[in-house]
Amino acid sequence: MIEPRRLRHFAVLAETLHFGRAAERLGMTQPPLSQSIQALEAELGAPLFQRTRRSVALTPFGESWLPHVRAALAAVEALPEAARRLRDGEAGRLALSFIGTAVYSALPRLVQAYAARFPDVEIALTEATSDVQISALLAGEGHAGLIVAPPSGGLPKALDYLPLLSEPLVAAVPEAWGDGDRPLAPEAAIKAPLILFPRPAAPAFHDLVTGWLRAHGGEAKVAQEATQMQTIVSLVSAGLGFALVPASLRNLARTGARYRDLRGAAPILETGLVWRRAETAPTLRGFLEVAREAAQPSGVKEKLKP
Amino acid sequence: MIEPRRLRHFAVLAETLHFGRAAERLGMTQPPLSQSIQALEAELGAPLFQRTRRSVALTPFGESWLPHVRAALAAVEALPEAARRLRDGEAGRLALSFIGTAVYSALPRLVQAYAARFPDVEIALTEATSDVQISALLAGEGHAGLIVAPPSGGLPKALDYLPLLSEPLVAAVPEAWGDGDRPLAPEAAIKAPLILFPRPAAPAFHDLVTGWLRAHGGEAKVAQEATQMQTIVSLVSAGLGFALVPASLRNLARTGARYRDLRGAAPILETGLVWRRAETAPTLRGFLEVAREAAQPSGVKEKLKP
DNA sequence: TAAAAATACTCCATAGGTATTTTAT
DNA sequence: ATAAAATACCTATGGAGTATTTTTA
Repeated sequence: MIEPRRLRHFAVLAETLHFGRAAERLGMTQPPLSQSIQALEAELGAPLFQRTRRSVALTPFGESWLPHVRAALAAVEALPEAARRLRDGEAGRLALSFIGTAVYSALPRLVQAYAARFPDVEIALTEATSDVQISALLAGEGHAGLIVAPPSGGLPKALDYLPLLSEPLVAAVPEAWGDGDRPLAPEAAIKAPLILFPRPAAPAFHDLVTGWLRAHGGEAKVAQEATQMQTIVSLVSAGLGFALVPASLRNLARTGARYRDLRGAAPILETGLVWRRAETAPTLRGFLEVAREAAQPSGVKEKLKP
Repeated sequence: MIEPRRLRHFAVLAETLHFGRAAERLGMTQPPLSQSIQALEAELGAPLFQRTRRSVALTPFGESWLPHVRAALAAVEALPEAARRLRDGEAGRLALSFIGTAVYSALPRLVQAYAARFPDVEIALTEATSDVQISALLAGEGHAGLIVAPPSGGLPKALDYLPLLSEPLVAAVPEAWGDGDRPLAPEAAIKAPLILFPRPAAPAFHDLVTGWLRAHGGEAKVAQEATQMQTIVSLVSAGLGFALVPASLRNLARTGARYRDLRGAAPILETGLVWRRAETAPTLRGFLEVAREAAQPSGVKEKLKP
């Protein structure tokens, strides 16, 4: 293998075309440079320079090899800086999973803030339910995930958790119901047909909704199931029933559907970030920094922007 | 600068994930490999591998740096082979100039034969008159040129010459002349309007044509000048006059034009190759080999294929 | 004669070797 | 107890230095 030191000797001499000055630029003296070039020429089996005692010129062979050498040198010389950026999380890849309910709130917020500070990191996004994300993380897949708040102490020891955003649920009701934007009374909600995620697709969210209804003495009358927030709102606007959705869904306007606060104590949906406590990926460290800034308590109930 | 030896250590260890086996594959023993990796990690400021006494694994940082290292190593390792190919004329660039009359004979022949044997050499073609080519070569530009045979001893000492192809001139006459394909008598040619290159554009060829007419006691009646063989034949087919053209032009069929041998001794157009005797470009050496094979005397009057 | 590359030699930094220790399973 | 990496120490190759010679414009 040709040592890059040799290659630099060649590249610099090819620029200066003067052994003395090239040696100076290389921080060495002339004789070892002469020897180095000679050794290189011997190894390649052809002269790279034509020496005429008073001048040095590239041979056509040397001329044609030079761009190859420059490219290889550039690649090698770029390695330390590339390593530094990867080490400091300024470049690389971040694999982030998220629950569907985060699409209009925590996810865009976080991703925008992170991409702004680490523009050269490739972000790989995957939608999944909270428990699927947790299993994946335990299996060593992905770097972090946005999940519904786990029951306290309900997370495996290997994972760490950061609450990011708490938002009340609001009701999405068909416009045909009338009553304008007045808060929806629990008693009215109990009697109405409900549109909801199937429980396996989002157990924590499902339990949050049915728990609230039960707390007001009713049982969920599930008229329709759907696995996408957008679909649920569409079904509401079609008049098939009402739904309880995160307040951030107000950003998803749909003719025929209307968002109304819940009267009394609304259920709170907490979205947070999980990751392997022991994970050493540098991109994750940078992401956690951004996430901790985004998780300021003051921001908990602030108006959300998509 | 990081030595590529180190990089190879890293790359191989990243594959085997076992210091002992990696050292073996690298033709060294385990301890210096350990030290080498440690030195690399110290230089980068972060661990590349996670050692757990019973197993070695890449850290996320190491994992993300690896492709960069592989690319740089590949570039460096490809250099000797690239040099060999450039040195042996198997790759690189060949700058070839040619006269217009070679377009249907010597040029395609040579270029095809050369490209077949040296498919990775980029051929740069430039059309120019013989004297322009000679000046360019003397100025160090280009590698070789196809020119009209120079008067014997008429070439500068610095240049070398190889006759490639001798072909008789034939007459291109308007179909309207009748007389079918019968040879054209000099006496008839003398009286007819002639279409010819302007002398500055092709002095040697011009003199060949006018010399032949003069040898038969006539002077050229130039009805029209044109600088492209194709244009000349077009003008012939338009009935503006006749032209004397290299026999290889028979390959350029044009309705309204007809090619007829010349009666008696036809002027012979010799096309040959010039190059700087001292030129060391490896691609030229390969090209000259091919040219010498293509210049077999047996081929002088053989039927030409475009 | 002078400028510049080549040659001759000397030295030392470091890559790699051998021997041994440490550590986790 | 054993496999595997780390540590300690030694050796020698070769890259770079100094001094000098060669060469040609």
